[in-house]
Amino acid sequence: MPDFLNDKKRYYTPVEYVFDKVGGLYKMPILWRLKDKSLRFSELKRSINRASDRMLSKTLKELVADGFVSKEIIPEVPVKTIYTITEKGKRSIAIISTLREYGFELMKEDGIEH
Amino acid sequence: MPDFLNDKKRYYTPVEYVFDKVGGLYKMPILWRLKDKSLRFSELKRSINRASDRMLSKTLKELVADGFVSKEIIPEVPVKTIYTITEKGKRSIAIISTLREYGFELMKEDGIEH
DNA sequence: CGGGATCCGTTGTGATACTG
DNA sequence: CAGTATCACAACGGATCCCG
Repeated sequence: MPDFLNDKKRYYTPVEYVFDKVGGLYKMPILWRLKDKSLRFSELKRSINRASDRMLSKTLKELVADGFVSKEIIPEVPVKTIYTITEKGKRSIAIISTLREYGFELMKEDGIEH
Repeated sequence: MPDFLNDKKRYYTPVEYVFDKVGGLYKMPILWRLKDKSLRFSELKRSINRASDRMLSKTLKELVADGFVSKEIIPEVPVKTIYTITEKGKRSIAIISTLREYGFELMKEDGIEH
Protein backbone atom coordinates (compact mmCIF):
# COMPACT_ATOMS: atom_id res chain seq x y z
CA MET A 1 0.00 0.00 0.00
CA PRO A 2 2.08 2.86 -1.31
CA ASP A 3 1.34 6.43 -0.35
CA PHE A 4 1.86 7.50 -3.93
CA LEU A 5 3.52 6.61 -7.19
CA ASN A 6 5.52 8.64 -9.70
CA ASP A 7 7.59 7.61 -12.67
CA LYS A 8 6.92 3.98 -11.68
CA LYS A 9 8.60 4.45 -8.31
CA ARG A 10 6.92 4.05 -4.98
CA TYR A 11 7.16 6.66 -2.26
CA TYR A 12 5.73 6.34 1.21
CA THR A 13 6.47 9.79 2.57
CA PRO A 14 7.18 13.26 1.18
CA VAL A 15 10.62 13.08 2.80
CA GLU A 16 11.37 9.97 0.77
CA TYR A 17 10.48 11.94 -2.33
CA VAL A 18 12.89 14.72 -1.35
CA PHE A 19 15.69 12.23 -0.76
CA ASP A 20 15.07 10.69 -4.15
CA LYS A 21 15.20 14.05 -5.91
CA VAL A 22 18.00 15.87 -4.10
CA GLY A 23 19.54 13.17 -1.93
CA GLY A 24 22.65 11.10 -2.56
CA LEU A 25 26.24 12.21 -2.17
CA TYR A 26 26.49 14.88 -4.83
CA LYS A 27 23.18 16.54 -5.66
CA MET A 28 23.17 19.02 -2.80
CA PRO A 29 26.88 19.85 -3.18
CA ILE A 30 26.24 20.62 -6.85
CA LEU A 31 23.15 22.75 -6.21
CA TRP A 32 24.97 24.58 -3.45
CA ARG A 33 27.83 25.51 -5.78
CA LEU A 34 25.46 26.64 -8.52
CA LYS A 35 23.31 28.77 -6.26
CA ASP A 36 24.85 32.08 -7.26
CA LYS A 37 26.85 31.32 -10.37
CA SER A 38 26.82 29.04 -13.38
CA LEU A 39 29.67 26.58 -13.69
CA ARG A 40 31.22 24.38 -16.32
CA PHE A 41 31.66 20.64 -15.94
CA SER A 42 35.38 20.94 -15.23
CA GLU A 43 34.80 23.68 -12.68
CA LEU A 44 32.32 21.53 -10.80
CA LYS A 45 34.74 18.65 -11.07
CA ARG A 46 37.56 20.67 -9.55
CA SER A 47 35.30 21.96 -6.81
CA ILE A 48 33.92 18.52 -5.92
CA ASN A 49 37.04 16.57 -6.76
CA ARG A 50 36.03 13.53 -4.70
CA ALA A 51 33.33 12.78 -7.29
CA SER A 52 34.38 10.70 -10.29
CA ASP A 53 33.62 11.95 -13.79
CA ARG A 54 31.03 9.24 -14.05
CA MET A 55 29.18 10.19 -10.87
CA LEU A 56 29.32 13.90 -11.63
CA SER A 57 27.95 13.33 -15.12
CA LYS A 58 25.26 10.95 -13.92
CA THR A 59 24.17 13.23 -11.11
CA LEU A 60 24.04 16.31 -13.33
CA LYS A 61 21.94 14.41 -15.84
CA GLU A 62 19.40 13.59 -13.15
CA LEU A 63 19.31 17.15 -11.88
CA VAL A 64 18.68 18.39 -15.41
CA ALA A 65 16.00 15.74 -16.01
CA ASP A 66 14.25 16.72 -12.78
CA GLY A 67 14.41 20.42 -13.58
CA PHE A 68 16.74 21.61 -10.84
CA VAL A 69 19.51 22.55 -13.22
CA SER A 70 19.64 23.59 -16.88
CA LYS A 71 22.42 22.80 -19.29
CA GLU A 72 23.78 24.84 -22.13
CA ILE A 73 26.18 23.42 -24.68
CA ILE A 74 28.51 25.73 -26.54
CA PRO A 75 29.67 23.91 -29.67
CA GLU A 76 33.16 25.21 -29.88
CA VAL A 77 36.17 22.97 -30.21
CA PRO A 78 36.64 21.75 -27.62
CA VAL A 79 33.06 21.76 -26.39
CA LYS A 80 31.93 23.85 -23.43
CA THR A 81 28.98 23.06 -21.21
CA ILE A 82 27.50 25.45 -18.72
CA TYR A 83 25.27 24.36 -15.87
CA THR A 84 22.86 26.85 -14.35
CA ILE A 85 20.47 26.48 -11.44
CA THR A 86 16.77 26.88 -12.29
CA GLU A 87 14.02 28.54 -10.25
CA LYS A 88 13.04 25.08 -9.03
CA GLY A 89 16.63 24.47 -8.04
CA LYS A 90 16.77 27.76 -6.18
CA ARG A 91 13.79 26.71 -4.10
CA SER A 92 15.89 23.77 -2.82
CA ILE A 93 18.64 26.00 -1.47
CA ALA A 94 16.73 26.92 1.68
CA ILE A 95 16.47 23.24 2.62
CA ILE A 96 20.15 22.64 1.95
CA SER A 97 21.02 25.63 4.08
CA THR A 98 18.85 24.35 6.93
CA LEU A 99 20.37 20.88 6.67
CA ARG A 100 23.87 22.35 6.74
CA GLU A 101 23.10 24.29 9.89
CA TYR A 102 21.61 21.26 11.57
CA GLY A 103 24.63 19.24 10.46
CA PHE A 104 27.03 21.65 12.13
CA GLU A 105 24.87 21.63 15.25
CA LEU A 106 24.83 17.84 15.33
CA MET A 107 28.58 17.64 14.81
CA LYS A 108 29.16 20.04 17.67
CA GLU A 109 26.81 18.02 19.84
CA ASP A 110 28.77 14.90 18.94
CA GLY A 111 32.09 16.59 19.65
CA ILE A 112 33.37 16.65 16.08
CA GLU A 113 35.84 19.33 15.04
CA HIS A 114 35.98 20.73 11.59
CA MET B 1 41.23 14.84 1.62
CA PRO B 2 38.27 14.35 3.90
CA ASP B 3 36.58 17.30 5.55
CA PHE B 4 36.40 15.35 8.80
CA LEU B 5 36.37 11.90 10.29
CA ASN B 6 34.23 10.28 12.95
CA ASP B 7 33.89 6.68 14.07
CA LYS B 8 36.26 5.77 11.24
CA LYS B 9 33.89 7.13 8.64
CA ARG B 10 34.67 9.95 6.26
CA TYR B 11 32.35 12.89 5.79
CA TYR B 12 32.85 15.70 3.32
CA THR B 13 29.94 17.93 4.29
CA PRO B 14 27.71 18.51 7.31
CA VAL B 15 24.75 17.43 5.19
CA GLU B 16 26.44 14.09 4.62
CA TYR B 17 26.70 13.73 8.37
CA VAL B 18 23.00 14.43 8.80
CA PHE B 19 22.10 11.85 6.16
CA ASP B 20 24.26 9.29 7.90
CA LYS B 21 22.63 9.91 11.27
CA VAL B 22 18.96 10.39 10.39
CA GLY B 23 18.80 9.41 6.73
CA GLY B 24 17.75 6.14 5.18
CA LEU B 25 14.22 4.88 4.72
CA TYR B 26 13.06 4.53 8.30
CA LYS B 27 14.87 6.79 10.74
CA MET B 28 12.80 9.89 10.14
CA PRO B 29 9.50 7.97 10.05
CA ILE B 30 10.40 6.46 13.42
CA LEU B 31 11.43 9.78 15.00
CA TRP B 32 8.31 11.40 13.62
CA ARG B 33 6.07 8.81 15.28
CA LEU B 34 7.90 9.07 18.59
CA LYS B 35 7.83 12.84 18.71
CA ASP B 36 4.94 13.09 21.15
CA LYS B 37 4.51 9.60 22.53
CA SER B 38 6.56 6.53 23.38
CA LEU B 39 5.81 3.38 21.43
CA ARG B 40 6.48 -0.32 21.66
CA PHE B 41 8.24 -2.29 18.94
CA SER B 42 5.00 -3.85 17.72
CA GLU B 43 3.26 -0.47 17.65
CA LEU B 44 6.02 0.99 15.48
CA LYS B 45 5.86 -2.10 13.33
CA ARG B 46 2.12 -1.71 12.78
CA SER B 47 2.53 1.98 12.06
CA ILE B 48 5.39 1.50 9.60
CA ASN B 49 4.28 -1.87 8.28
CA ARG B 50 6.35 -1.61 5.09
CA ALA B 51 9.50 -2.07 7.22
CA SER B 52 10.60 -5.62 7.91
CA ASP B 53 11.25 -6.72 11.51
CA ARG B 54 14.92 -6.81 10.70
CA MET B 55 15.10 -3.29 9.32
CA LEU B 56 12.97 -1.86 12.12
CA SER B 57 15.17 -3.52 14.71
CA LYS B 58 18.39 -2.52 12.99
CA THR B 59 17.27 1.08 12.54
CA LEU B 60 16.10 1.42 16.14
CA LYS B 61 19.42 0.06 17.36
CA GLU B 62 21.28 2.76 15.42
CA LEU B 63 18.98 5.49 16.69
CA VAL B 64 19.57 4.31 20.25
CA ALA B 65 23.34 4.08 19.72
CA ASP B 66 23.39 7.62 18.30
CA GLY B 67 21.32 9.00 21.16
CA PHE B 68 18.19 9.98 19.28
CA VAL B 69 15.99 7.40 20.99
CA SER B 70 16.13 5.60 24.34
CA LYS B 71 14.96 2.07 24.97
CA GLU B 72 13.36 0.59 28.05
CA ILE B 73 12.91 -3.12 28.48
CA ILE B 74 10.16 -4.39 30.72
CA PRO B 75 11.03 -7.97 31.64
CA GLU B 76 7.58 -9.44 31.75
CA VAL B 77 6.66 -12.57 29.92
CA PRO B 78 6.43 -11.89 27.09
CA VAL B 79 8.91 -9.04 27.07
CA LYS B 80 7.86 -5.45 26.43
CA THR B 81 10.13 -2.77 24.97
CA ILE B 82 9.33 0.90 24.97
CA TYR B 83 11.05 3.39 22.71
CA THR B 84 11.15 7.06 23.70
CA ILE B 85 12.57 10.04 21.87
CA THR B 86 15.43 11.88 23.62
CA GLU B 87 16.15 15.59 23.75
CA LYS B 88 18.64 15.09 20.94
CA GLY B 89 15.95 13.30 18.99
CA LYS B 90 13.50 16.13 19.58
CA ARG B 91 15.97 18.57 18.06
CA SER B 92 15.74 16.60 14.81
CA ILE B 93 11.98 17.03 14.53
CA ALA B 94 12.21 20.58 13.18
CA ILE B 95 14.32 19.35 10.26
CA ILE B 96 11.96 16.50 9.53
CA SER B 97 9.05 18.91 9.57
CA THR B 98 10.82 21.24 7.16
CA LEU B 99 11.71 18.36 4.85
CA ARG B 100 8.10 17.17 4.89
CA GLU B 101 6.85 20.60 3.90
CA TYR B 102 9.38 20.87 1.12
CA GLY B 103 8.45 17.37 -0.01
CA PHE B 104 4.78 18.30 -0.32
CA GLU B 105 5.74 21.47 -2.18
CA LEU B 106 7.96 19.51 -4.57
CA MET B 107 5.25 16.93 -5.17
CA LYS B 108 2.74 19.65 -5.96
CA GLU B 109 5.25 21.28 -8.30
CA ASP B 110 5.71 17.92 -10.02
CA GLY B 111 1.96 17.34 -10.28
CA ILE B 112 1.76 14.43 -7.88
CA GLU B 113 -1.48 13.81 -6.04
CA HIS B 114 -1.62 12.34 -2.61
C1' DC C 1 6.81 -10.19 22.00
C1' DG C 2 10.90 -8.52 20.29
C1' DG C 3 14.04 -9.44 18.15
C1' DG C 4 18.74 -12.15 15.91
C1' DA C 5 20.85 -15.13 12.13
C1' DT C 6 21.26 -16.07 7.58
C1' DC C 7 21.05 -15.51 2.79
C1' DC C 8 20.21 -12.84 -1.13
C1' DG C 9 19.01 -9.07 -4.63
C1' DT C 10 19.36 -4.23 -5.84
C1' DT C 11 21.31 0.12 -5.96
C1' DG C 12 24.77 3.60 -5.30
C1' DT C 13 29.34 4.59 -5.97
C1' DG C 14 34.29 3.98 -7.49
C1' DA C 15 38.30 3.08 -10.96
C1' DT C 16 39.88 2.85 -15.28
C1' DA C 17 40.00 3.39 -20.03
C1' DC C 18 38.29 5.49 -24.04
C1' DT C 19 36.10 9.08 -27.46
C1' DG C 20 33.49 13.00 -30.42
C1' DC D 1 36.56 19.38 -22.72
C1' DA D 2 32.94 16.75 -21.38
C1' DG D 3 31.64 13.12 -21.02
C1' DT D 4 30.49 7.35 -21.88
C1' DA D 5 31.47 2.28 -21.32
C1' DT D 6 32.77 -1.27 -18.59
C1' DC D 7 33.73 -3.72 -14.57
C1' DA D 8 33.73 -4.22 -9.69
C1' DC D 9 32.33 -3.69 -4.96
C1' DA D 10 30.05 -2.50 -0.59
C1' DA D 11 26.02 -0.82 1.69
C1' DC D 12 21.18 -0.97 2.04
C1' DG D 13 17.19 -3.32 2.28
C1' DG D 14 14.13 -7.64 1.87
C1' DA D 15 12.60 -12.66 3.04
C1' DT D 16 12.62 -16.34 5.88
C1' DC D 17 13.40 -18.93 9.81
C1' DC D 18 14.47 -19.30 14.57
C1' DC D 19 14.62 -18.27 19.65
C1' DG D 20 14.58 -16.58 24.88
